Amino acid sequence: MKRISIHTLKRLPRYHQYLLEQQHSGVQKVSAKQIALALELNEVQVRKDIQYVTKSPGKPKTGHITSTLVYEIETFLGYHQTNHACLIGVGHLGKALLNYEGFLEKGLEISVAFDKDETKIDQSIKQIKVLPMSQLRPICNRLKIQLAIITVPSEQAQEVTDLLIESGIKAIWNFAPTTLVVPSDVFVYQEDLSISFSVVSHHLQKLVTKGDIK
Amino acid sequence: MKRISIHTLKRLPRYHQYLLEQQHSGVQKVSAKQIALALELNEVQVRKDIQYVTKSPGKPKTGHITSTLVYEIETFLGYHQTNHACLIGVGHLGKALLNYEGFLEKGLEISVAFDKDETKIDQSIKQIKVLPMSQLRPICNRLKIQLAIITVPSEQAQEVTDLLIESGIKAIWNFAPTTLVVPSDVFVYQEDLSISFSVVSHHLQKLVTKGDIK
DNA sequence: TAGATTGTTAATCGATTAACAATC
DNA sequence: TAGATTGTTAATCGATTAACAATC
Repeated sequence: MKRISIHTLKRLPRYHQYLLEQQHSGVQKVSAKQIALALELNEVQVRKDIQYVTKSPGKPKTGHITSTLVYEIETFLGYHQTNHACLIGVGHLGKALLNYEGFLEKGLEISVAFDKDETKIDQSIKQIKVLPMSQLRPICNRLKIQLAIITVPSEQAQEVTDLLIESGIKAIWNFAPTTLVVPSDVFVYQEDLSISFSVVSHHLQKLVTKGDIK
Repeated sequence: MKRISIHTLKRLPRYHQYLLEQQHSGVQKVSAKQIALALELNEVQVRKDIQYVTKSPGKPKTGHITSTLVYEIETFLGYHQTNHACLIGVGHLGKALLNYEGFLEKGLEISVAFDKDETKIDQSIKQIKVLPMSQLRPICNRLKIQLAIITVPSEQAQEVTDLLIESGIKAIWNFAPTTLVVPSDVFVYQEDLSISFSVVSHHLQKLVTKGDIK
């Protein structure tokens, strides 16, 4: 099977979200056209994306069974198995993520947090213990944690990453605005809020120079 | 001039970050090759991206002047003019953004926050006042705010958006995991942490099914 | 049956990469 | 000068969209 593109992968959660809404409103069948219309996408694109994840084909004239499609997307994205993660860096952003309710239903459970600031140690946030950095390796090993979320300042991100790799982590969700150096078998997803803002900023910049804004 | 692609736009802040680091280490000249190597990108791609933003061409054999390039990227991305923004929804994520130091040097100043929870009103976070929703329209008008950051729960996001549009907002940075309906002259940047996580999750899912992880 | 929707094959579009000539 | 690096033109690659045949 052809390798899925990152574009398709990022659209699937949007389909999922839309389908859930529909399901809750009692809509039992849904067509690619409907989805495309709601999310402002191309109809054929939606169909192709759906064909990646589903074994049960849609029926001409009726479309897809909402619940089946929801379930298949969830399975494909891995929502049905729980990923235990650790979070490093209990600052404001770290705390926000620890408090975020929506992750559980997507299969993300943050099991433990680490921080080098001693005043934060042994606090609990939403039942999640904050431990000292010295515990990272043994705890990750014992709990067989594969995923780490990095919310430390940029300067410390690489250092933390090295420690994580030693501890057997296989995937990193990095919120620090810096490029991490990792071995090829470790997956890094770079979440960079300042990169996102730059896109917004450039757009506003254009408005100003065009005189679009008074 | 050809319209810049979102891909280029998202790479520029990474160049900027790398160039700043180099500048601070006293590196005065930098080549596209160097940047490409450091950020694991294609050399020609870096060169093309740079050509979008710079008027002063690089010199063969020496490359680009670090400081000039930094400055030109900043100008292009709009870091040199301050964008005043309002933030709606002072939950954990909202607070994290209000506390984030890095935005100022990218030209983002969150001037005011709003929340419908009365217990949060009149608090100040980093000198930023939290006001009731009823103040949104008059304040945005008076301060001529063009940018809004939405950190309310999904269910409230569209309602808030409608109010923002009435208040003259021209760009929205949306952290709620829902597709907003807006007029065509309003720019929406969708920041969706659960979409990001889905990419990570699917990757872990693959590892498991491949038996890559013991 | 007619029409809506499906899945597939082909065409288009845009971004990345390769090849190359120009120049400091 | 030779070689590194530039910018540009052409080739490749991949994603999106259009056209169409199949089917409920």
